[in-house]
Amino acid sequence: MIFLEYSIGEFSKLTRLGIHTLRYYEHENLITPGRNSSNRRCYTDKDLAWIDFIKRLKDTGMPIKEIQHYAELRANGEATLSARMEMLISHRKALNEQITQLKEHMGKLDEKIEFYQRKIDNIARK
Amino acid sequence: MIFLEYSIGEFSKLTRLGIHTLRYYEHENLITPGRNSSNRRCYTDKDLAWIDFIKRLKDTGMPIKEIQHYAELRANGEATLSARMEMLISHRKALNEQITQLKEHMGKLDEKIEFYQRKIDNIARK
DNA sequence: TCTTGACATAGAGCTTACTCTACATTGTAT
DNA sequence: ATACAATGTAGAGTAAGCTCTATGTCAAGA
Repeated sequence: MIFLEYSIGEFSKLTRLGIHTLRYYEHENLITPGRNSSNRRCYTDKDLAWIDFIKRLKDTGMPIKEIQHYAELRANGEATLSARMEMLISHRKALNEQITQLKEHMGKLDEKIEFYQRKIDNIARK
Repeated sequence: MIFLEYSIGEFSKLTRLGIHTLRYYEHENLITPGRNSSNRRCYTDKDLAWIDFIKRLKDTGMPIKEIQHYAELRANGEATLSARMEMLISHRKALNEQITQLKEHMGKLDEKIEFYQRKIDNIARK
C-alpha cells in the first residue's frame, strides 16, 4: 500500500479549494495536514476524503463552527464515535427538513409560473 | 374592498422581519411602501404578499441583487411579465438541481451513519 | 551563483445580508 | 403642555466565510 502525499498546490487542484481556503480551514482546525522537513504541508488521501466530507457538510448548510466541533471529535479517535454519529443523525434531520421546505417552495414557484403563463396568454389573446 | 395599511412596526410583526431589515430592503429597492402625510411608511396587503414571495426567493438561495432585479421588473408592470417568468423558470431549474444535490448528500450521509453504527456495534461486541 | 516559483506566516480586506447606533421628529396618552 | 413611544435618516458595526497582501524562506533549474 502506497501513501501518496500532496503539496498544498496539488491538494488545492485535487479538492478545487483555493490554497488560501485550505490554509484558512487549517487555521480553523478543520484539517491538520502533516509537515515535511521544510515545514511544507503534506496532505494525504485520507485528507482528501475528509475534505470531501467537509464539503458535503458545508453544502448541506452546516456552519464552520459545527464542522470544527466534528473535526475535534474526529481527532480524538474512536472514543468519540457515538458523539459523532449523534451529530450526523441530528444533521440528517435538519437536512430532511431543508429538503421538505425546498420542495414546498418549488410547488409555490410552479404555481406562480403557471399564473404568469396564464396572464401572458391572456394578453396575447387580446 | 377595504385596503388595510400597516405601519412599519405592525408590518414587522406580520412579516416577522425586523424593522431594520424592512428599511434595509427598501433601501435596496426590494420594496417601496407608500408614505403618509407625516412621511411614515404605509405597507399594504399587497406588500405583505410580496414580502412572502421575497422570502421564498431568499430561502431558495436567490441573492438580494437578483431579487432586486426582479423587483425592478415588477415595478415596471405588465410589459415585463415574460422577463419575470423567465427569471422564475431559470430559478426553478436551479432549485431543482439544488434539491437533487441535497438528496444525494442525504444518501451519502445515510451511508456514513450506517458505517458509524456498524463500527460502534463492533466495538460493543468485543 | 542567481533567479524563479512554490510555499510559509500574519494580518488586512472583501462580500453578503443584515443589525445596530445616534440623533431628530412626530403621534398619542396623561 | 408634556412625556414617551414609534418612526425617520444616515451611517457604523457585525458575522460568516473566504480571499488577498506583504514579507520571508527554500529547493531546483539556467
